[in-house]
Amino acid sequence: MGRPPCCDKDGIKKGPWTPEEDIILVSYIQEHGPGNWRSVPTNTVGLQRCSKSCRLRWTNYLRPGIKRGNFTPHEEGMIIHLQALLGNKWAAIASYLPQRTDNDIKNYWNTHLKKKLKRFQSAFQTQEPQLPGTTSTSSSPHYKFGNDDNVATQPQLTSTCYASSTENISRLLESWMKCSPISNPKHHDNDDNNNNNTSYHGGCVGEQDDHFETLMSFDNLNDHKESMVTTTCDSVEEDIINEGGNKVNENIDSMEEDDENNPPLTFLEKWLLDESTTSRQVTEEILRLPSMF
DNA sequence: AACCTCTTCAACCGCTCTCGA
DNA sequence: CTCGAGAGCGGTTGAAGAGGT
Repeated sequence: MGRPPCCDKDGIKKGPWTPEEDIILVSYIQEHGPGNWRSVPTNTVGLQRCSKSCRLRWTNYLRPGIKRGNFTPHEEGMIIHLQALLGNKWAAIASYLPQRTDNDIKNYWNTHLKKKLKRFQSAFQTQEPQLPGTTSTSSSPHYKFGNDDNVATQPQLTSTCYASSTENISRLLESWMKCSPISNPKHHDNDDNNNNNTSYHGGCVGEQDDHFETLMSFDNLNDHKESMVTTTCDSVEEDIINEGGNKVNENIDSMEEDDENNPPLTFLEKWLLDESTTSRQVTEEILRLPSMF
């Protein structure tokens, strides 16, 4: 039924990765570096995966510096705002949250934020009378919503637990990161910063694995993380405007500006995190948003 | 306890983009 | 300029677990 799979060959394994496969892949990348994915299946023994699967596994799960689960309020705000600005350009959005993968952000958006925003929109539309000089369409935030009708449940933040062999993988990664400068996947172009700081954060495999977290932590990480996470929306918007709406994944330095200008997102974040906020506050704050929203 | 429904997210798929020959 | 291979992206799927009846 449907389209033939890209790797529909005998001997090509699909489905969830095992810890053993992870170790093989990490070992290979430790030796050769990420990239040239085509050669990964042929040059590894016991890894019966297609190149795409290997790349995906690495970029979304095994790559050092990935933070999983427990999105912070700032991260949520960033995602919401960037999604409103960029649409479903998950890779572009992920470039502003280097610790998060595009897949993770996409999933989080689809399972949590979209529902939250829909509740937000409902509250906004049902409780707030029209303000003078506005229309319902012009005053509403231009967030896009899916057709989800089941929005009653409160989202839960869960961290993904992982199979047993993460310590082995972490050791491999640890030694690799100690010996070689990282070359990260291309779509996180701003990781040039990371290369300088060697600032990666662990936690790739869930909260339970404190050992992994410890192994993968580096001193400068938190500074870098803070600078990314507290990036103001204004600076992001400037990027987008300056670059004519093209993918905006460069110039991280410019993102380290102050966040004291009371960006328009602040209130939305507040509302999303504290749904007891009154709809009037929501309305007033949304109306102050720049026209491009 | 058993069954059903819903939610989550890792992984897959096909399309598009990029780049070298 | 054209073509092909490889890489990247965004949409979608489905297994597994949680929660409800």
